[in-house]
Amino acid sequence: MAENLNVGLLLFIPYRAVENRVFAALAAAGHGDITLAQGRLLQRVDDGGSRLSELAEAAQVTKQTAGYLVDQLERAGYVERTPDPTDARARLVRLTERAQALKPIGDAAVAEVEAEWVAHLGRRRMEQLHDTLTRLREITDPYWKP
Amino acid sequence: MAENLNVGLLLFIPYRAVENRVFAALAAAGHGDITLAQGRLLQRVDDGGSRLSELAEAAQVTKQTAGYLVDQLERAGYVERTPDPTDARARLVRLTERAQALKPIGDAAVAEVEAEWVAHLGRRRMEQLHDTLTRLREITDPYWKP
DNA sequence: CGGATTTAGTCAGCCTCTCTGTCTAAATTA
DNA sequence: TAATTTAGACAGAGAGGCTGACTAAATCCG
Repeated sequence: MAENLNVGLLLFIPYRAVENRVFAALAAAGHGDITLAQGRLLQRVDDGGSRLSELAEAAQVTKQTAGYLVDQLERAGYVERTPDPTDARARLVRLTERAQALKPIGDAAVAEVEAEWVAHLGRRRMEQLHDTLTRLREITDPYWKP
Repeated sequence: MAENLNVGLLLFIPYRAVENRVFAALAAAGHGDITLAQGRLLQRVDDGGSRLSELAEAAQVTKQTAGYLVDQLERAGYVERTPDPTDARARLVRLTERAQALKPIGDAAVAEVEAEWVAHLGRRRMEQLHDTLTRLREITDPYWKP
């Protein structure tokens, strides 16, 4: 099945490339302790705090898995759990400053990759890609809310 | 980190959507025994047969992991290992008929998803997306050979 | 040619991720 | 207020992935 890969694989390949670069950058900046699964969850934490169930849904894992990952992130000092003032059953997962510090590093790595892609594709095509993927999110992101 | 997701995540979301649909279709057709990791490897098996190391590189896993997955696929009757006539150390992993039967099912599921995407994006944008991703592969696929 | 190095693959052990199932406490519904 | 739903935690199991160490065949080089 060498040529004419299906869209799924075509999407996966560059995704994986971005991910690898981001993790390499984080590791180089002394954050080699973050794992892939943790990173995926971390990306989805809202600035105002997120509930565990929300994170689980967004990352498409079970609540148990999300809980397991948040435990690790909490122990590593990337998030903290605070009581949810509107619901005593729930707790809000919030990013710590340590996690906030990650964002510029990750963003820089993504920007670097994007620059390479622009060089290969041209700016116009790159913008189209970004735009198309954003639109696609409307029908493929289970967490989507407009 | 609600809006303006990075390209990595933007690629990941639709990729995941395709994958879910394909696996649902395979399961519905009585191939619920294939796992995600097995599927990723299976996709990369060349019609002429592939070496374990090639598969490992293509799927970006270690040879050990690839071996583990091929063992399972072999036991489930999806691939077979035949000696490589050109190198007595190596063995060629080949798809069995059972695996060949998977392709049309997967393809149909992908086609269905693509149709939905075309309905949402328009044909022109969809073609651009496919084309752009294919070009991107040249600089993001470690397995790329022109 | 023959020894040294590289390459293909396997075996063993370990850790992470993810799941299912079960349980509690709080909130919501009837 | 009683019944149901929802948020999350706890326990156990299995798959996927890794590193390290090993064998055998192929290739390189003096």
